[in-house]
This record gives sequence, C-alpha cells and structure tokens, in this order.
Amino acid sequence: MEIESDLLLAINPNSGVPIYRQVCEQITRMVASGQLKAGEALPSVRQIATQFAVNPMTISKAYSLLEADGVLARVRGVGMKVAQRNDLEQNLEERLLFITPAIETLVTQVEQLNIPQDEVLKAIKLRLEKGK
Amino acid sequence: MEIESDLLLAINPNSGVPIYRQVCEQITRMVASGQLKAGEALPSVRQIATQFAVNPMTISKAYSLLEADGVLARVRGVGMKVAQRNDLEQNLEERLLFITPAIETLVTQVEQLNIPQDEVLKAIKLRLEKGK
Amino acid sequence: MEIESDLLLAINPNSGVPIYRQVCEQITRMVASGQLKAGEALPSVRQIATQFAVNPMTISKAYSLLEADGVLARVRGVGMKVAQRNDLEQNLEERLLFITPAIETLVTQVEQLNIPQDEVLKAIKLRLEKGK
Amino acid sequence: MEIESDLLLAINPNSGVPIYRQVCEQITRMVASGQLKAGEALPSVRQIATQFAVNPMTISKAYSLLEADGVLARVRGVGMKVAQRNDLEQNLEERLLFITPAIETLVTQVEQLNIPQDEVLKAIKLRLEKGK
DNA sequence: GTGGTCTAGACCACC
DNA sequence: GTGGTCTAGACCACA
Repeated sequence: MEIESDLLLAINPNSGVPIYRQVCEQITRMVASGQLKAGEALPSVRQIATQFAVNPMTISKAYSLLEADGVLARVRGVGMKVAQRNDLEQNLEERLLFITPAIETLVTQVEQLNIPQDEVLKAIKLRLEKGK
Repeated sequence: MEIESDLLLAINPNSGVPIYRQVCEQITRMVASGQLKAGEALPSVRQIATQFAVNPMTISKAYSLLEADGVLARVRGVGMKVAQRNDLEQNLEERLLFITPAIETLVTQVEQLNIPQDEVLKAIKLRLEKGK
Repeated sequence: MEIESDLLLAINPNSGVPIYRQVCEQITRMVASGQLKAGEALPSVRQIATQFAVNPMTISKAYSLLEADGVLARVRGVGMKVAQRNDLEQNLEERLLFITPAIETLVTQVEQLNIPQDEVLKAIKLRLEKGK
Repeated sequence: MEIESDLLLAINPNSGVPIYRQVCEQITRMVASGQLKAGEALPSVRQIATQFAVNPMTISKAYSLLEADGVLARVRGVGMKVAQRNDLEQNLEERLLFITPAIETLVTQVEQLNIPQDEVLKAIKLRLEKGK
C-alpha cells in the first residue's frame, strides 16, 4: 500500500506561505472539489515529509489542523482519512466562497494600479486558458 | 503647510501582513499608477507614524526598503521623494505585471477547486463593478 | 556542534560605518571570494550578536538586506544559508568589479593632490606586500 | 570679480558622503597640491550654493570647518581666502599621507576578495592612464 | 531552536 | 526640521 499517491501536493518552501499552510489549503481544496473522497486514506506523515524533504512535524501540524477543522479524521493505528460527514459539499456556491479572499486581493491591487477592468478580465481569461 | 497630505495610506495593523510591507506595497503601486509622480515629496516618517499611531522605525524601515528598490530617493536633511528615473513607468503592460502573482494564486485555487471558468469570471466581474 | 564558526567577522562599532553595513559587506565579499560556499549555513543572529555584544536586531537587519540582495537565503525555522544561484561567481572579473568604487575614490584623490602615478603604485605595492 | 571660478568643485549629493565633507576634502586637496595658492580668494558661499543647488548653510559649515583646520582664513567683509602660513606644504610625503585611508580601504577589500596583487595594480594603472 | 516584527526611547548626522 | 542607527525587551510564526 505504499504506492498510495506520489503526486498529490505541490509544496514550495520559498513561496513565503508557510509549508503547513500550503498542505492544509491544498488538501482542503482537493476535498472540496471531490478530488479526495470521503473515507479515502491519505499518505502518511513520514511519506510526505520524505517526499518533499520537509520536517515531519510540519506535516503532522497540518494534519492536526485539518482534523480540528473536520476535514480529515484520524484512525488510530492506521492513519488519516478524509472525514465522513463533511461540510465541504461540492456545491458550487460553497466553493466560490473559498476564492473570495484571492479575488479581494486581486481587486484591491487592480484598483490601486488603475488597471481597466477589461484588461484584468482579459489577463485572467488568458491565464485560465493556458492552464487547460 | 500642514494640510500636506492626510489621505495617503490605508494601514491595517491586524491584517497579518507586516505594516512596513503594507506601506511598501501601497506606495509602490501609487508610484506605478502615477498617483505619485517622480520627484514628488512624501510625508515624513514621523508624520505617517503619528497619523497611524505606529512606531516611526516601522515606517522608516519601509522607506529604506523602497529606497533600496529604487522606488524612492532620499534627499538628505529634507526627506524622501519619488525617484526620478523610474522603472515603474505608467504603461499598462508594466502595471499588469504587478498583478500576475495575485492572478497565479487565484488560478491555482480555482483549478484545485474545479470551479468552471465562467463562474470565476462572473464573480470577478461582479466584484469589480461593486467597487465602482 | 558549538565550535561551528567562531572566526568569521571583524566588526568595529566605532568605525563610523554602521555595524549592519560592515556585516553585509564582509559577508558579501566572503561569498564572492568563495570563502563561503553556496548552501553553506551561517551563524545564527543570536550567535553573532552575542559574540560581538551587539543587538540581535542589528545583525538581523544585515541578514535581511543580504537576503534582499540575493546573497543569502532564508530557511524557515532553520536559519540562513548562502544562496544557491549566485551572481557572485568566483571569477576574477566579477570580483574586480567590487573594488571599482574604492579605486575611483583613490584615483580622484590622487588627481586632486597631483601625486605622480609611480608614487601611488609604489605606495600600494608596499602596502600589499606588508599584508602578506 | 564674479567670474571667479565656475569649475572648481565636483559635488555629488547622492554619493553617500556628506556634502560639506566633499567640499572640505576637495578644497583641502586643492590647497595641498598647489591648485589653490595661499592668499587666493574662494567663491562665496552663495555662489557655490547656487551653482550646485545646495543649501548655503551646508557650504558655510564646510568653510567654517576649513577655517578651524587652518586651511582657509576669513577676511571680514570680503570672504574666504586660502590661509597664508599653511601646514599643507606641497611636499610629496605629506600628500601621500592623505591617500593612506583610501589605500587601506582598497587593500582590505582586495584581501577579503582574494584578488591577486598583479590584477589590482593592473586595474589601478589602467584607471590612472584613463584619467590622463 | 530559528528569523521577523514591533515598541519606546535614545542619540547622531545632515540640511 | 529630516532620516539613520542602535538598544533592550517583548511577542509571534515556523520547523
């Protein structure tokens, strides 16, 4: 069972964002979008820590926070799994709430830079297409 | 001459973002957008510090960083002014570069949440109109 | 592991040159000359501060500036290390650039004092030999 | 008598060196090298201040220091002139003493950068020739 | 353990 | 008046 999932997270230690936070946010989003389903098992702390050359305590902290948030559940002697009864319905409205802060940040900057709306939308559209 | 400029910055000490960084970013944007013109004088360290009930060193740190960045220039014994030769031309392309990181963040989240593009664009458009 | 590195910097609090600047310049030169190699760890802020009876913030300021300059890199929760991709290659040409300002200063003074070139070169040669 | 001397000083407000110090040092060197002769009159404070767009008080301070140093003498109602009995003989040894600090700075940097002596001398020689 | 941020208050140099 | 430097000590976030 060690082949679990090698390509789950994208951790960047130099992004300014704390590592534990990156883990939390990414797993939360994956659960919200259904990429991780209720009951599904997660890689062990040691596994992730090794994979990204990160301190195990950092991953452990992330898992603990996710458990406190009700996103994950701890199964003694086994590991972590996605919580069963989950507030994170795949409902679109809910998911849109997640990106509100990012939109706020963006809009603030746009206004202070005096960038026309069309240009902003054009740039975002372009970037979204590229990701496809 | 006391009416100099009362309405310049919007500092929020509880935003998680360091105060000196808020100052840096906002002034940088104001220079980039042309709200602050080359050669224009800035409020003194003590002025801003008093206005926002912040320690002068905090503002001073921001000014120093902005000088190191080439955004501001120091005039000894007089104060700070917007740097003359400025990379931050007001042209649109340059300004769009400033919001690239914010767009990246947004797009990453959108993809991990599996939100359809139209919904994202709709939400942003809505938010932009509101700000008007 | 306490024998880490005791003999690194030469700080003189009365030289007129700000302490943080002395630290910056010396570390920059050590990196440029290869005395400090890419990835190598640096003494902690508190370690240096204690060693030279200086306020930790002063050293911290130096480290921050060196990070902004791309000379050092921060490893969160661990400390500072020499940046990996470093403009400060050890090639001779690059290092010669570092002493250009000092040469400029010298030459200006020499010209204003009307000192013959041979005399200048002789004096410098003498001083260089002495240092050996 | 207003045509005195338009091209005397080279003041750079952004060099980091205080303006009054630049004035002091340059005039001192000119006296030492004989470019300014004993009894010779100097431009008025206002003249220099206007020429370089500098605060008159700054020039005044420089003149005062030079007077205290015995380099200049104040003639009431007339202005400043180069002091008559002057320690600054044009003797070569004396003049060489003036550049000792600049040489020290240079040598320190050279040693910390591990630059070979020949390269240093070559670079200086090159720069000296260029100035010719 | 690491570095980062902020404060309050001192002193300095420059203009 | 301006900004710069430093201190002593507090608290926080990260690993």
